[in-house]
Amino acid sequence: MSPRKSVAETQHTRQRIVERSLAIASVEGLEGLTIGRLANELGMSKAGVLGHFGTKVSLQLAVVDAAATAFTEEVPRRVGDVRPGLPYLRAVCEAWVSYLERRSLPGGCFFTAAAAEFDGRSGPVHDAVTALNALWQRDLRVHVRRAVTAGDLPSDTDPDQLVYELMGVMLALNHFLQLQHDEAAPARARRAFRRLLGT
Amino acid sequence: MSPRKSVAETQHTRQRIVERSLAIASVEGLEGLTIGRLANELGMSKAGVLGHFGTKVSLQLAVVDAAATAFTEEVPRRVGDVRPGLPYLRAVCEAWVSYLERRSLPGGCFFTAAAAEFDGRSGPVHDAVTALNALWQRDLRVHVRRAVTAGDLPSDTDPDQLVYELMGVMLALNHFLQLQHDEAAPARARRAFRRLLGT
DNA sequence: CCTACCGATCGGTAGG
DNA sequence: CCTACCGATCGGTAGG
Repeated sequence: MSPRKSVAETQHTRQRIVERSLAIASVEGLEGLTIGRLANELGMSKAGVLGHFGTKVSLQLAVVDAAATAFTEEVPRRVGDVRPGLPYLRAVCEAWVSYLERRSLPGGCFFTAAAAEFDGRSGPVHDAVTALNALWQRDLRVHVRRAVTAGDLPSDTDPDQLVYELMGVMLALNHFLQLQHDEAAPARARRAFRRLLGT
Repeated sequence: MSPRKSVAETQHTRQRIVERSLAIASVEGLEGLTIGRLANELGMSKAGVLGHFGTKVSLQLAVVDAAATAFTEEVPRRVGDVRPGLPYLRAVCEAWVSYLERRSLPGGCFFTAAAAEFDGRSGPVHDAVTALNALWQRDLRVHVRRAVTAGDLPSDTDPDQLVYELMGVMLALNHFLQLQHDEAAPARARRAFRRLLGT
């Protein structure tokens, strides 16, 4: 029998599970993630892993949550103190390119992969992924609007159209980097962003 | 014991299996496809299904092949007899938008989904998906070059850059349509293509 | 956090 | 194309 663990130790174990899950899921997908593999790689029993979450869906939701936190730390938070509107847009797009260049996760952008995996399914995981995707696009749209108001983007700019095109450049970067290992892709993404957001 | 089937009947059954597999895989992914589910939905035994392919990987490859054939029929073949270069590019981009608008597959573009699913894996399925993706981009690039040569696109056009941006618009259309059911997305895609390829 | 176990399902095979 | 079956693994539970 294992000795009783402190709350801190329990939370640390939980964090280890989630981190490993995130790395596995970025390659195999959230459905390809299995309790047995997780237990094996962490040197634990399946029951020990599952005890922290109850069900696989709860584990998946914890992984989505951790991915959102990591993404926030690695992209928007790295933008630094730049003004809202166009300066923010340019900085956050550059932060996105840099995030994928750094290869923080072996499978590239977790949310791009999760969006493709769950877009045809239903349930809490789909809903969580969709909600976070919406948040990200809302953030972009807010700053596009401010840029237009400030006169930094043409007054006839359609914010939804620009968000659509920015998203396209981002999705393409993940695609070219992950599927084709195209090392020229980051430069192409930067050039495309420059064309959309001015020099 | 079932009566002996003719070659034609055997091929018909095989085709039924592949078609159903394609519909399932476009939603659940090629890994989420299972022999048991397939057998159940087709009213066959698992052995009856698997007998046509031998292994699950062979079935997956047959599905990729069928998806490629269907894609060719539904996109490049619908372009009609338009001149190579810029006219072809405009027509094939419009055919792509129309293809996704028609919702031929419940999960959207099969290759976009398969690319995201297999970009971190290795093996014959990954290789097949990657090769078809490369073919598609090569086709686009060939016509971009011709358009430049013909003087229909600026002489300083970087073909790989334009292919990258065209791919971004395509990936974004699938993303907005599948994940967000955004019915305005096709119009945004058309507008983005127009901006990239002239009015 | 463990051992021991559950029914269901996985891909695949033998034999006809 | 079927029945019958294989070992492995799935998510999850009981009980401690």
